[in-house]
Amino acid sequence: MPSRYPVDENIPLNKPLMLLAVTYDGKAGKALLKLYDPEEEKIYLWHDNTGHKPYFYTDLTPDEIYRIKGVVTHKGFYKLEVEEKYDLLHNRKVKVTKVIARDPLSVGGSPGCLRDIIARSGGKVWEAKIKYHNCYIYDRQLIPGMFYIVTPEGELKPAPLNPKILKDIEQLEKQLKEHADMPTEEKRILREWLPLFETPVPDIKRLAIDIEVYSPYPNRLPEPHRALYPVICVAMVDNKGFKRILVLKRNDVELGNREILGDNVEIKFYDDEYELISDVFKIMSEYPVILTFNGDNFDLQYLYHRALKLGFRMDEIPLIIGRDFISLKRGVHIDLYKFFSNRSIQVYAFKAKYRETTLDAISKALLNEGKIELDRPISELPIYLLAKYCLRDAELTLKLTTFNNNLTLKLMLLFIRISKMSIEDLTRHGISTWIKNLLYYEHRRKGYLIPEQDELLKLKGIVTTKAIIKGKKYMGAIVLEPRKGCYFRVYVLDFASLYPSIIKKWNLSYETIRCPHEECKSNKVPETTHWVCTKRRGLMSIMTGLLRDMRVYVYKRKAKDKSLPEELRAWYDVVQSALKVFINASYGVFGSDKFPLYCPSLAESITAIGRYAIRKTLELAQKLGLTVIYGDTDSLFIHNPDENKLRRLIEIARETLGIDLEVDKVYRYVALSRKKNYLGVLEDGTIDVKGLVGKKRNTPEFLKQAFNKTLEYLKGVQSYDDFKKAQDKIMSIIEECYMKLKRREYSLIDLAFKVMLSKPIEEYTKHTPPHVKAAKQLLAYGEHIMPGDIIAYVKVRGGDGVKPVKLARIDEIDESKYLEYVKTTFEQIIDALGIDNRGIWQTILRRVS
DNA sequence: GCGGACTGCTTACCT
DNA sequence: ACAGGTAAGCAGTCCGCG
Repeated sequence: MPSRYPVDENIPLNKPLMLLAVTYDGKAGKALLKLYDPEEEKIYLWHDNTGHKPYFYTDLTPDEIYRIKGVVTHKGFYKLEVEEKYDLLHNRKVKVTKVIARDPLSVGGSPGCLRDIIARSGGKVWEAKIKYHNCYIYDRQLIPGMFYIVTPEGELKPAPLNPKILKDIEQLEKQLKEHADMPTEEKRILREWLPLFETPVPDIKRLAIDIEVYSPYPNRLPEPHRALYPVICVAMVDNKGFKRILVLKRNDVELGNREILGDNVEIKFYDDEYELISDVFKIMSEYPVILTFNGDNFDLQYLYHRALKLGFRMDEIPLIIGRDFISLKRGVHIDLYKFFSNRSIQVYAFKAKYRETTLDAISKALLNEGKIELDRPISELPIYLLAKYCLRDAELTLKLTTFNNNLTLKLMLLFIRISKMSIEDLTRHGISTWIKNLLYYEHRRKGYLIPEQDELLKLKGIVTTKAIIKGKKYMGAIVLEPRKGCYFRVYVLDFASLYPSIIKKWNLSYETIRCPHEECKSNKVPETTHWVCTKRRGLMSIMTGLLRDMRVYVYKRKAKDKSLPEELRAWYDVVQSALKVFINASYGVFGSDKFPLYCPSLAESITAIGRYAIRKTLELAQKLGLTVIYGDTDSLFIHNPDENKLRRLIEIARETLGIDLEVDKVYRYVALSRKKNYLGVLEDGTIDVKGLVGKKRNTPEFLKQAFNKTLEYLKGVQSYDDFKKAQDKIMSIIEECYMKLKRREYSLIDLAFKVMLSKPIEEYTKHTPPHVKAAKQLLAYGEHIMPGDIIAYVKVRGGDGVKPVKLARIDEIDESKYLEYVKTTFEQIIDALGIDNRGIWQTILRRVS
């Protein structure tokens, strides 16, 4: 059968090849695997040869289905099979009919598809919305990111593990079993998972691409679907030292200076755009992995449509336009914009170091290097400057995957191994899709029917608590009212990954919460009417528990184990942070109505048990005579504790709750002001600032600097007496701020508030906050404004009261507004330090005037 | 018409 | 397309006062 993919007839046999992607080849009607050969640094394409076909399940019997008009005669109908599955929601075996189709669209997605016909005839339908290529991964139990071989008989098999890794795994199993007497099921999963974390990731050969397009309108981005204007520059950079820039010759701009490019760069000029793009395609085709920044929506999209416009035949274009993204016929395409926009990646993998998901912002935060700044539109740049600009973008794109010893690449590979997703899917979806996939894979392996959301919700949708925040679905965590003031020698106790521990300890999973057994109903979740199954281990409980245990007992330790070579330690640190991403989301997804296994009673139970755990511990602490001064969700701040009592508390909490309570840190002193706002200084002088205005990213720079200055003084405070001295210093800092404001000594940039626009301007219908007012002014001025942009504005007298920095003058500044701001910022600190508040402001005002 | 009390929206943060 | 809880600033509304 023909295929649009250049499928390989001669795959090297018995050679370990890493599975990177699985897709569906519609023309051939088969699953297609993309296998990477690290030796030759190329991808081999392999077609399924097992005859696997798309399908779904229904509760109708074959006889009933035969009687429905249009099923057997459907052009995509293949055959029926009766299968026994296990229904987790009702805890029983069920006989279902597997409706097998010839192609995925006949299962679902096309008008008049089999799924719709059967559902309309009153049949229940399961697993009909799973993408076929994922279905193939589950059924073959493939693990993307792992190595496979093709045998001389043409079979695809997991490559044997290297003996050294096998030995390490044995050792690890022993180590883990010491911490938990492990049931067989856990042992099995463990044996399967450990290789994922012990198999090294090759430095996959990859090419980053960036293109520039001519545009007659300086402020308008060329539309990729129309591709009206020529591609004027393409930069390509790989991780083996190759750098090339392809430039279209133009007479309307100057050439500029060749030297700015450096020597190790090849630059090639073209008279003809067709030739240029043809060469781009030629080079691209040689790479197993193509990297772009926003290539799905711009670069590759534009190249594709432009090529068609210039008369390329389809078979001359190495790209494949999918519904949601652009792929390659041979290689895989990773759009880093999508990956770095993933909230879990941003927050847990990169500790929220970048805020805007632009190439410039991410690179500056992670690589310490930004885009080249331009003083005029792309189309007017001198050729060599254009080339340099384009090259820098491609270089940054590549570096985002190579920095820190290929950190990003390694993370991606670990993620696809854990989630069992194709790398092209994984990098384009959020954590809920990853966890969904991981769970579906496990269901299929065990022969569990994957429940439909509506049935799950009918059985487990009950909530019994009321959220504190209006519009939320159930109650969350407790925050204890802090005792305002300053405390020396404060121990912070915290439950190590509280929610995942609860999921593990309480056997929580969508099928075990409110299970069908009468006998389990007495096993109540505190504060709710829910109960938990006592007869069956919960799937999510097993998986989350294992992921957590592996992270805590194995990989966090290995990451710090000085007896291991540094490179290995670094690898284990990547492993533990990859695990963290999954563990951290294991509770939240069940509270999200977009998650296919959305389970409110489960999510609610987790937070309820969390509240129960912290309350019990608080009571216990008080009984022991410990002074708790603050606590949030999973932590208790204890002032000047007796070490024995502390040890006792930890012991009893562990025994009665079964959750690890530990000393997270010890502060030399803590200054508490209000909930989620405090300042703590560790013994070594490190300062922790939480939630205070001086730390927020939207506060003007002048205030942040003044704030940081006070921190410097606070670092040195050792005793109550030191506070007196610090107090004077702080007052002088505030005074200085006031004076400088009055004398207009700050620049507009120093005074700017920088606030993110979270949605399109038109959607701010209920209120017009200051940053939106400023954004509207920019819009009127002709600027491009998009969601995600950060608007820098200052407060001015008259008009809207705000102006974008770009349009404001220093003499318009409304300094009284800024004085207010200085006051509230410092009030938080002053409050916490227990200094008399009113007195201070009076003194300062007197001195300033 | 004005200003204070209040509510609700918005952003950025904490766990 | 993970969750809920909190602070702070400000926009908008309501109501009483005069």
